[in-house]
Amino acid sequence: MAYWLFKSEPSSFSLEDLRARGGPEPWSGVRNYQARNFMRAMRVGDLGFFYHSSCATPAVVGEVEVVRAYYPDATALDPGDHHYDPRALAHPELWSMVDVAFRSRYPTPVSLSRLKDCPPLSGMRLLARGNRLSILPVTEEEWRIIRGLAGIA
DNA sequence: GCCAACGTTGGC
DNA sequence: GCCAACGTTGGC
Repeated sequence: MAYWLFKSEPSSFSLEDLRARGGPEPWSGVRNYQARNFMRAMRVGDLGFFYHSSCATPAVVGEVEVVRAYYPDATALDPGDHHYDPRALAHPELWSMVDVAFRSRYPTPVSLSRLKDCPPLSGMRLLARGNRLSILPVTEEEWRIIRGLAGIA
């Protein structure tokens, strides 16, 4: 069992949006090799934080669960899709996605500033200088600490 | 809107 | 293989 962080701008896709879908959703559109490789390392049953970025209060807002291992990202083959990548026509396996399901929404989200103020989290990849990856690994200790900050037992 | 940081591209 | 230019991300 491993832990991850899924980053999304709530103005385009929020945790509420995921919950409203009522079922698992593909995490599509990732076009970064490092983030893609993290998705390829995910196993069914892995858990993830849902993080809202580029918004008034960037924060970990809840949790999701990986319910399907990686498979080709079909949006790369759709010329009408914002994340269309013609290179995928010759290499359909180029980009991957996993399916995630809503798990919980924290009554009190854990804001980025709170994460920064927590010394034991100083090594978090999310807090690393210039971090831009939309998918990040989270250690078990980080998982436990952040859930504690969220007030989850 | 600003700007620093980063990944990718493409000329050479 | 180098590196400048470019587009994107994301906090502020």
